[in-house]
Amino acid sequence: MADADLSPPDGPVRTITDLARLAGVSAGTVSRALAGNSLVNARTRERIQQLARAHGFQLNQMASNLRRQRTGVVGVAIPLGHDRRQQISDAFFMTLLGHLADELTEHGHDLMLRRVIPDRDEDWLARFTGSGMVDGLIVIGQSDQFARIEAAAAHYLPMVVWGNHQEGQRHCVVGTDNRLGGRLAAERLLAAGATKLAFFGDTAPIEFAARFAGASDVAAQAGVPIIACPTPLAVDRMPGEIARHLARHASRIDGIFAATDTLAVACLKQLHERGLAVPERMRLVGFDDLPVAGQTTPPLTSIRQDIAAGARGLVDLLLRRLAGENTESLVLPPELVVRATA
Amino acid sequence: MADADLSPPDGPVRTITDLARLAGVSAGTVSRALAGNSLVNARTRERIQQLARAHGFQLNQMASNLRRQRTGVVGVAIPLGHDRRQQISDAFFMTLLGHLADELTEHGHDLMLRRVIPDRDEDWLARFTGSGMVDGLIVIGQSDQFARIEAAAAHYLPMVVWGNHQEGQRHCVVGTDNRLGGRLAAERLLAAGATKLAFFGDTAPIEFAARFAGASDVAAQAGVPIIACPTPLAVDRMPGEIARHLARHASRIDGIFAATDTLAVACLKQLHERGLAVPERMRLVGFDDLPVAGQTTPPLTSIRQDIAAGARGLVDLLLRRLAGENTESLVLPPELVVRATA
DNA sequence: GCGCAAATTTCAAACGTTTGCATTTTTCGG
DNA sequence: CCGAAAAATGCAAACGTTTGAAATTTGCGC
Repeated sequence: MADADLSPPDGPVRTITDLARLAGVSAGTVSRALAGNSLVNARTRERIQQLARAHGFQLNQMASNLRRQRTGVVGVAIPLGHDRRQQISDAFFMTLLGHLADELTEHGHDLMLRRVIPDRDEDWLARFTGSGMVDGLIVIGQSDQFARIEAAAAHYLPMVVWGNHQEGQRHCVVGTDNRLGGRLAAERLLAAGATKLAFFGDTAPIEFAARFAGASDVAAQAGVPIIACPTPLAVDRMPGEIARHLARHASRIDGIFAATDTLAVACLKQLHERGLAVPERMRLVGFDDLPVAGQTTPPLTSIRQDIAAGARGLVDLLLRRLAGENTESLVLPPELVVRATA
Repeated sequence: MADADLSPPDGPVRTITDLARLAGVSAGTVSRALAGNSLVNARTRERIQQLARAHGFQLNQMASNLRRQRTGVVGVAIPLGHDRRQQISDAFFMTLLGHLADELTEHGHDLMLRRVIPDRDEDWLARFTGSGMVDGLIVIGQSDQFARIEAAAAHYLPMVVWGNHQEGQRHCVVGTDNRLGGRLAAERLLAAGATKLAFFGDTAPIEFAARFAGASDVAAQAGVPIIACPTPLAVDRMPGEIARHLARHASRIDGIFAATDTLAVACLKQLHERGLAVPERMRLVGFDDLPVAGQTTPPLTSIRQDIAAGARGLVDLLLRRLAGENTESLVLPPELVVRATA
């Protein structure tokens, strides 16, 4: 029986049964051997693993998954609200996605990415969670789906969402304290000498709304005005909209809080074109502290979100939920990074 | 039998068998009904679908996949060479990934993302293709895995790779004509008045090597010198390295071809800090034409890759390969986008 | 050698679908 | 109404693995 591997070279060994025949044992033993189960004799185990390597055997994951009722795959859903085209190419989301991939891989999970357009697809959440294809779900951004997510959270435990934390919400969320971030931004603008503020960004997503609210808190407290300038994040419409805002309001403001670094960079460009000196004539603070923030001229002052920590948090909480724990939300502290624009 | 749905509310209906019991038919019929198979009577079909909706029934994909021997999932592998941390956060790759997600979703496929570190994981390709988890594979970037990919292509057909096309290669690739792109860049630099060129970028990845080669062609033909300045793409080391290159070579060059817009943006910043006027004293051309290119000051002249077209090509070719066709590679034309830096 | 426990291995039943084939029901021309 | 063809449904065998329980082998003290 030691020379089983000297048998004539037969067809490709695809299934565990093929391998069993080759090794002269039963399928069950092979399965256990490959899993490193100590129930099977160390020598047989080694011999089988050897054989598997030699024949380039790959376990069929589908079958394994079906039987074990788990897949080792975590779903990552990116709901796209109205601003369809924007979000997925947004540097922030992409960086988060990259870190998520790292973090999940590290823990032996695969990542199944799905972009969903909630308007077109009523039950995108149920479809994903109920498919049996994923063990758990990470949702990147609440978009305008807060209610739906909240509803799903009642039945489906292994789900963690990146976004903003609301008082008393049911679903587990990881995200930056956007309101605090907004305060930090406004405080910095004031400290840099601004006396009349503007907020650039769409206030529909609750993250952005919270940032604006934080800035408004500070402005109210200091008795300075702050005006909201709704600006789309879609890359093609952004510059025009900013130009329009500046044309209307530039004379009435001397400090801008941009909801996003991407927005801030676009602002910087428009300000430059209008000949408004930054930071002398106009202070500017962004949000996210993307790599690009350090590379603009002048370098951008921004509110840093620790994306890597966010990804770690998402994965950590999800794994704990997969283990049955009912985790609390995680709110990360934002951090002011002072460069040259404010 | 019409009032089957008036039966007492029992446990959740998870399996097709539950649904069958509820509908008073066999599992087979339910399966066919849900698939819209015309073998089953239109009325029963409708009734079953109704029932499924009412109970929020979700087909178990794992079981379905196992039985049908296909998953509807396309794997996307991102091999990370030496420059680990860089690539996945690189705006170009991320944008491509976003478009891929779009395009695959459009065709009813899901996307399974996997970052692989070839050094640590010898047979990352076999593991992915042999797992039975994916119907086909898209590899983003050849990195330093050309040989391994080439080997896999011999056995595994449904695979398409983003990258550079080599004469006589076996695996199907989609990518920009990097050499031509390099030529366009160099030609533009010369047209803008440059007389001594430099190439900034790592020439190890074959895409970049081809860009450099294209530029060198033009330089040689025009009789102007071009020097290669190896620059890492890792965001933390990039600025320092650029500064070092400029300190050494700035006096000897008046035109820079950056392998990437990300690199070009960093160059722009360093040039500004050294007080070298762009484009008067130093012409600069980037590559990719990322959104950021239009937002720098001055706006960046760049070589445009049509990322969306690339994604469409990758998916289209993969689908055709899944259908059994043996497709040729697709080489996309780059396009010069003239802005203000050259 | 015997008996008993421990160590291995085999057996067979799942996991939830899909699908070829057999079987039942319906339809319809005569 | 009969019989045959057509339409609809049921049956049961896969898909390839895992795993509890049963069966077999091995080890060991006496």
